Amino acid sequence: MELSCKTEYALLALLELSSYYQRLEPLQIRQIAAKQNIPDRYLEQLLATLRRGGLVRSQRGAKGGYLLAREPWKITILDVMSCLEGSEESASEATSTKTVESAVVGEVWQEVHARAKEVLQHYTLQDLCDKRDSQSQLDLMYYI
Amino acid sequence: MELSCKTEYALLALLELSSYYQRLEPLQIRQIAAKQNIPDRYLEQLLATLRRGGLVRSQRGAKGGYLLAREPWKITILDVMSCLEGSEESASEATSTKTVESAVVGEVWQEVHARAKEVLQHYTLQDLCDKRDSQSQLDLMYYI
DNA sequence: ACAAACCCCACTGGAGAACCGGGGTATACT
DNA sequence: AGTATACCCCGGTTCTCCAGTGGGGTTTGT
Repeated sequence: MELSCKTEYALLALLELSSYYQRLEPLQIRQIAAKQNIPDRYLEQLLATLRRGGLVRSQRGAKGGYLLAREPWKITILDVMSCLEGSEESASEATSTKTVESAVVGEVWQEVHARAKEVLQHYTLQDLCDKRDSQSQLDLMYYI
Repeated sequence: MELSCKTEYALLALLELSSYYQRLEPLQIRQIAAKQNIPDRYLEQLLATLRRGGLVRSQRGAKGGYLLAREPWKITILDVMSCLEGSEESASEATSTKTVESAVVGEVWQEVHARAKEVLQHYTLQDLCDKRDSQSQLDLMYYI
């Protein structure tokens, strides 16, 4: 449950798409990459993964780009993570080969993961947008 | 906050030491490694780190070995982790170079870390020993 | 003296993360 | 029709970190 570049880039991109959501017109990789300082060829891969995961829709050809597949408040950070950190190997296998001790240790980490998931499931893209907006408001006030 | 081999091995070793704690005589790397199937030369490094972190004491020479530095209920899993995953780079630096968006994302992960730490701080070595014991009791009953 | 144990440091091999590049395909606009 | 735009797919490269290995030293009990 660490924050990789992958996940961060993807979230930043999705935030851009969230802001664009009401316009109903696609946003290009180039635009997003430029605005958030992300290597564009890499972002391309990530958006492709998000598309396969059903989080965004793509439109090919000229004037194409990406759109959010559903409303920003219906996509949680956990959705994003589990889409990217794919091919999850759920534990609970081969309990016989493990010692009792490592099983006990494993239980603790399962609890850790559960707690982490709670947090990640709680926040939606909309929440992040709101946070960002109120934060930039604050920055502006301090500037004055 | 992932469970690395490093952390798992260390915890297994500390569990062994916890069980030996009341005898007041040191336990050797060899013994621990054999019992928990850990490469002994690797475990050596880990125990050295734990010693520098003040979690175990060592006794050199023949009949030497390792002892827990304090009672098993006074060592939390978090103590172990923060000792091993050393040289932490605390964030909060260069907030000026980061965009507002990535700052917001960062906050979420700080919350995740905080929750994880709560869990890891809650369990002590004693707790794990107790869990292990009641688990082996259960296994025994199922066997019958 | 000698053997048992810890101590320290350096090295290697493999895996995964972060990118980069090339060539293909769909779409809009003229 | 032709061209430019932008996504699509797949493979390679570089770099870092984890897990594990090895060699040589020092302390201590018998």
